[in-house]
Amino acid sequence: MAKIGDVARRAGVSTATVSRALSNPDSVRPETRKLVLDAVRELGYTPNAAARNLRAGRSRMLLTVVPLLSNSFFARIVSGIDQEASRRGYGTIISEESPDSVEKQAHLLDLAAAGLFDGVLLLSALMPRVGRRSLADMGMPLVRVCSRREPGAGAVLLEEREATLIQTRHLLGLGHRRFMYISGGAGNINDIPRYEGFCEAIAEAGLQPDQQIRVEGFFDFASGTAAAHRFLELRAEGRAPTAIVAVGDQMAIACMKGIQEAGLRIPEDVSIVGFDGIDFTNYCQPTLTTIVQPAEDMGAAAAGLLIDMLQGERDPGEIVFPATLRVAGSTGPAPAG
Amino acid sequence: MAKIGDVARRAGVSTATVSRALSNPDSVRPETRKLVLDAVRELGYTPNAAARNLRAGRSRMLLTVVPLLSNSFFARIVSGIDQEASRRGYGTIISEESPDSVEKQAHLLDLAAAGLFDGVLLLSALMPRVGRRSLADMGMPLVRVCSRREPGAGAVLLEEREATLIQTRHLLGLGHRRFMYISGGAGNINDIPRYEGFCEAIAEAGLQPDQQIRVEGFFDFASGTAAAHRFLELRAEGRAPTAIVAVGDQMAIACMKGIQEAGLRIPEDVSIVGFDGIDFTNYCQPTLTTIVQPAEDMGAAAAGLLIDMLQGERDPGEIVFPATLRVAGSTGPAPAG
DNA sequence: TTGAAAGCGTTACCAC
DNA sequence: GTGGTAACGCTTTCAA
Repeated sequence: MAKIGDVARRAGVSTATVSRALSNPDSVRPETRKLVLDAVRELGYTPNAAARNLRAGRSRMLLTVVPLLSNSFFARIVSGIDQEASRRGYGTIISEESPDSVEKQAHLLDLAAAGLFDGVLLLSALMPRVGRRSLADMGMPLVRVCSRREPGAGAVLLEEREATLIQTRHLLGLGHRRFMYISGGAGNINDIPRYEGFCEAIAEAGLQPDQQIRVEGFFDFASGTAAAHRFLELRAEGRAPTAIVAVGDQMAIACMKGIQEAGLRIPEDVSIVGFDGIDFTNYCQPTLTTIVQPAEDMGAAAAGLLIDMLQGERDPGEIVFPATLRVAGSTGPAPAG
Repeated sequence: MAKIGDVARRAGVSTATVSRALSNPDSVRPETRKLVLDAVRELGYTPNAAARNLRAGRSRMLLTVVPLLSNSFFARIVSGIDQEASRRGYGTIISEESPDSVEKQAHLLDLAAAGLFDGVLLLSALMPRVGRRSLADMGMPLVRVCSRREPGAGAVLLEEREATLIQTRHLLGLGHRRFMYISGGAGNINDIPRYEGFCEAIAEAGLQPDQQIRVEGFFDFASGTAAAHRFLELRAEGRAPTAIVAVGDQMAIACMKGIQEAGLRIPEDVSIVGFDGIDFTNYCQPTLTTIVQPAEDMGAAAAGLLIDMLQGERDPGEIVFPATLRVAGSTGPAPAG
């Protein structure tokens, strides 16, 4: 592997000049520059990252912590991050969250302390932590995606409250008056504004938010199945809702399936809206009306914000994306009666 | 940030001793070790990665190149890789493939030349390359996952041929005699053994492989929709198959949907089998009979193999996983007539 | 068993 | 505009 000294020798200049010619081309004479660049090309020279990082005190690497990679919503965010980071000369280290594995979190903190990455993108509200040490405490520049903003950190958010407001208004507009809300978990940070939006829409229509049914979910298929069971119980008792608001597509899709298996039709008997806009919403039966989050864009924006922060060009700010409703086959007029 | 010198001073020993106490504990006296470890703890010391990498000439980082992260099959492999890598003290750098972006591939080669990672996991048959330079040429240790083995590289594979053999036999056993095969693209490296398996099963049953219909796909939803259209055309001509073998779940699911929208029932009118075993196969309507690939396990095995190779403990070998068929609702007896 | 010191490859400061 | 050189933080050889 060619080193800077080899290039210098070949170009007949000093290592200092090679370094300058590469990192700040305007600071050397055009002829010298050409000499250096030719030598670089001929030798296929690339500066050693470790040496450069050691000297510069930074790594041009970002860490992305993701709750669950197999959830395609998160995967799409990561995709956007990778794209933007790569475009701006940064690499992306990835780590799947593991709230239960102290070992893995410790490994992460070690990597941070070791200076392996310059900043962190957190795709959840959790904070990698071991004992009282956490990434934030270490002064690591941080951008959260799709969760709460915290002091000193950047954030990329969706208009969460607006989103459920739109979802619910859509159903109200179709004449629905009895609702089931499948949450993202009582403690979930995103669920707070989402539930607010839901309640606000309900109240607008002159209904009582606390008389609607709320079921706790965790964004996974199983939660949707469980919600379907609850729905069927309610139906047996003669007090089933006619519309379901789910704050995650996977929950919505599993719920649809559970309901259909009991012989009910969607949207004739029940309407349901999802949240996220994953690809499968277009390929389930019926297609799912859902809130579309521009996942790739949000990822790219987050990476861009973080890199700006690292380069001192931007203070940790907040970027908010609008929520849009994509109306599809799973919602229809409330059944008569 | 505490450095090794700070620890040495605090422990009253030399930096050399600190280094030894940490990397090779048995080489220092127990009392000394305790002294050092206490100092480390008190100062919250972590060795600087750049300095260590520079000295050691390696980075304890792996690069994973993935074709499409939003495909949950790939995402699950990455998840397995991350898990195993992290367990063994390695970090994972991720990069989404971009055959068309020379820039991104160049960036990747630069990172490699810069020594940012010690080895590469390739989740596709493509090889990052710019002109005549490629990762393989640079002598980068390599493990391919789910694609062809190449000289000098390791590989983690599924019994591809066996997989389609099982798929197709299952349908033959249900009485089907006319098939449509949705491929992964004529040039796709995995499609070759898969199509062989299909043909072999067909031939076993005394049928003509070349009289079955083959449709080219690219593992995405759109391919499945296109295949459905083709199916409906054939049906209009009165020569529709009764069973469909798709070598990807997304294609299978989109195809099911296209067929159902034309008013046909699955599996009563047509049976269909998928390939991969993504979560959605359990939540589509009907559930999809499919080949289950143990994606997380394959990812973990690949990372393990690569790390063994890096540590000189294993030659680049081949690990083959068995394919299993998960029978679900999308396959049934061939329609009479 | 421990310490001193060289060296990993780069960058940036200070002279010229 | 360019070259010499110290320094980044660590590991490892060589001596003691």
